[in-house]
Amino acid sequence: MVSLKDISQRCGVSIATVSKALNDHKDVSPQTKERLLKVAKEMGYFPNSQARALKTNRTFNLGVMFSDEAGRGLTHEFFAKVLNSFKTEAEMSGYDITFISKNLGSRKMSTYEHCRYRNVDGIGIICTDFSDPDVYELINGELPVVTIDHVFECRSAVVSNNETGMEQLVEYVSKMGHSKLAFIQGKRSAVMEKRMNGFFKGCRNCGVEVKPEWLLTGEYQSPQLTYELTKKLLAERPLPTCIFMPDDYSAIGGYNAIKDAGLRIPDDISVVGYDGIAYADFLSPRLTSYRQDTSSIGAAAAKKLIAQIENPATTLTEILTIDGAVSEGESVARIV
Amino acid sequence: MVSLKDISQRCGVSIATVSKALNDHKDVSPQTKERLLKVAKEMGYFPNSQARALKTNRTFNLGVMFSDEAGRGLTHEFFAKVLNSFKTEAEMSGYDITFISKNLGSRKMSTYEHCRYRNVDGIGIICTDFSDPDVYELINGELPVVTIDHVFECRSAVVSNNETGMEQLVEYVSKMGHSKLAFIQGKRSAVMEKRMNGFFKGCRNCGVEVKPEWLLTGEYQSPQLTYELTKKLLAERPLPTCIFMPDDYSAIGGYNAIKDAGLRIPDDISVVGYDGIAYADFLSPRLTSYRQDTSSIGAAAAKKLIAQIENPATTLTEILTIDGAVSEGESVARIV
DNA sequence: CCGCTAAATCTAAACGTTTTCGCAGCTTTC
DNA sequence: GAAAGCTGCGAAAACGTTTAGATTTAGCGG
Repeated sequence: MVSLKDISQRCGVSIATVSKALNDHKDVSPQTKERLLKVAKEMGYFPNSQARALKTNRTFNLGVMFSDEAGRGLTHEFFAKVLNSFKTEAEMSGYDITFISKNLGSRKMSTYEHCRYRNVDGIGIICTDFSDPDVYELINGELPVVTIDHVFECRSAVVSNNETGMEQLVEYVSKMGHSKLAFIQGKRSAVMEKRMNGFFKGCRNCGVEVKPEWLLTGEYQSPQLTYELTKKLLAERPLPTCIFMPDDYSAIGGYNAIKDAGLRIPDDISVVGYDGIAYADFLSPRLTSYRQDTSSIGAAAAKKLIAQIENPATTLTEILTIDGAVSEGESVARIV
Repeated sequence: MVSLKDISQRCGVSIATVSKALNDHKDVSPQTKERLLKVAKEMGYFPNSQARALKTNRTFNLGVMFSDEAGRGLTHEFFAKVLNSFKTEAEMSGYDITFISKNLGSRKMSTYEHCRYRNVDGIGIICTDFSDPDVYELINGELPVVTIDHVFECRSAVVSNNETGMEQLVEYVSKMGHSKLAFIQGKRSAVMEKRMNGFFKGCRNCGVEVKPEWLLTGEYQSPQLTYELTKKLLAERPLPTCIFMPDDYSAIGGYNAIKDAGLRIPDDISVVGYDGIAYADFLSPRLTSYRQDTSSIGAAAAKKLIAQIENPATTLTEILTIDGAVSEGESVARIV
């Protein structure tokens, strides 16, 4: 490991001068600066991030809290995509990403303690149960925080337009001629409430009456449960003409239930999902869905987090809403 | 931030003694040790990982090289799962995971340089183009390395049993009565060659003749291309009785091609995939596939990497093969 | 040639640890 | 009762940086 000392000895200057040259300070002459830069490159110098962090209290490392309760976690496509764009954006700004979890080795520590231990400059809370006490500890701590798809008043957040998105989806379906809409919702959460509001709003806008018996509560990311609930819906009469699934992944369960009942999509019944996962396009028929702009969500979160870190003037409680768009497949029939 | 100094002052002992007490050294009396531990806990002390790393040259951080060429990357289910178990295992041993990429900010650095900069203790090469020069730099560097699903002679690797796995899958299909097998392969790579060998071996074992015109070369993770190739296969006569898809995700394209051709799975033609992704179980009919043991793969890789770091006696060139198993769905007909 | 300013460079402290070594004071041994 | 060994603790150096402040050097007007 070549250090500043090595360069300074080679060039006959002090360590301080080398440091300043490499950090582009003003009080070092252009000639020496150039010379030192050249030698540093020749010798393959890279700063030691730990030493630097020790001095400056900045690690250029962002933590990501990404819990894995449902067994999915990283394999959850929405969050994988968000994480991906979060990472890409962070790296462009010179930040690395480190996973922060509870329990590192035998050491029992909270997520917040873990952050302090690693000295991350900020943390993105990406996929998690927002009622986790660890989340509250972070929210109330002194570390810059950005949450995704959940809003705490005292902190910045980036959220998908769950309400207007669902509203738009309803409007689309309504425009296709549907007025008998069933909605299998996800589990109670901030996201779920937004989408439900959007659903009601959309229905009101379009003059569609909401039938309580067509409002079911299911679970996100559960094709199994969605299969069951869809079956239940199909057993009663009259039938809705379109079913809103909790999300695209769950919609697979819905598809299967409908096919098992001997019905055809969209001829006999229409289906929409929510998310915009890759599989949606390869289902047969292609699933109509609301495509969340995952890459903007992740990027915006990273950008906001970094702004909070680097610019003290940045507001710490901004809510950024990222719009998606209806993604038209072939699972919604046009009713005349 | 409470430091050793704070504790030492509070307790009237030297910093050295505190450090030794917390690290459970022998030359500090049980009484003082206990007292210091208690006070440290009270004050909410956590060691500063940077300072420690600076002294010890150990960060307890593992790098992960996880490139994102195909646009998928983290959303690639196989790799997401492997990464997940890699992370879990590493955390159990007290290691954190940091993504290592090229180009951090404006700084142009290779993956190897990035590792040196962050001083990771080792790196797992998980999802990547193994012909990348950056991979070679790592392989030839001094850092502990474990590769996944690719073998370099001079380094340890954890690989899925691509050869015997495919062999077993062929044997299963053959046992179901099939002898007319088509195989849409993935893109040329170490994995692809293993699977091809396994396919041939399985066919030989079962006395199945391989027809060259039923051997197509496609791409992994591409439902589109697989759709096209499947169509091509279906256009010729005679038809194979079973098609081996490059992987489960691509199999979706195959499913659609078959349905579009008006054929039924498995009545008219059987299909198998490879990977064992979650969706396979929700396709209709459920896809028969070879389920790779992703959680063991990731865990084994982390374990091996950590062993290399912590135990100098560990062999640096071990190849660990992780077996999977045939996952029986409903996409293969029994032929009598 | 003196003094002054500005530019360039250096010295040294500090960040929070770990670890070697030395030094007491005590116990054991012959 | 002296030598030797052990136990518990502290002083200090070191890891590789950054940075405030000191020091040197050069330039320049008078």
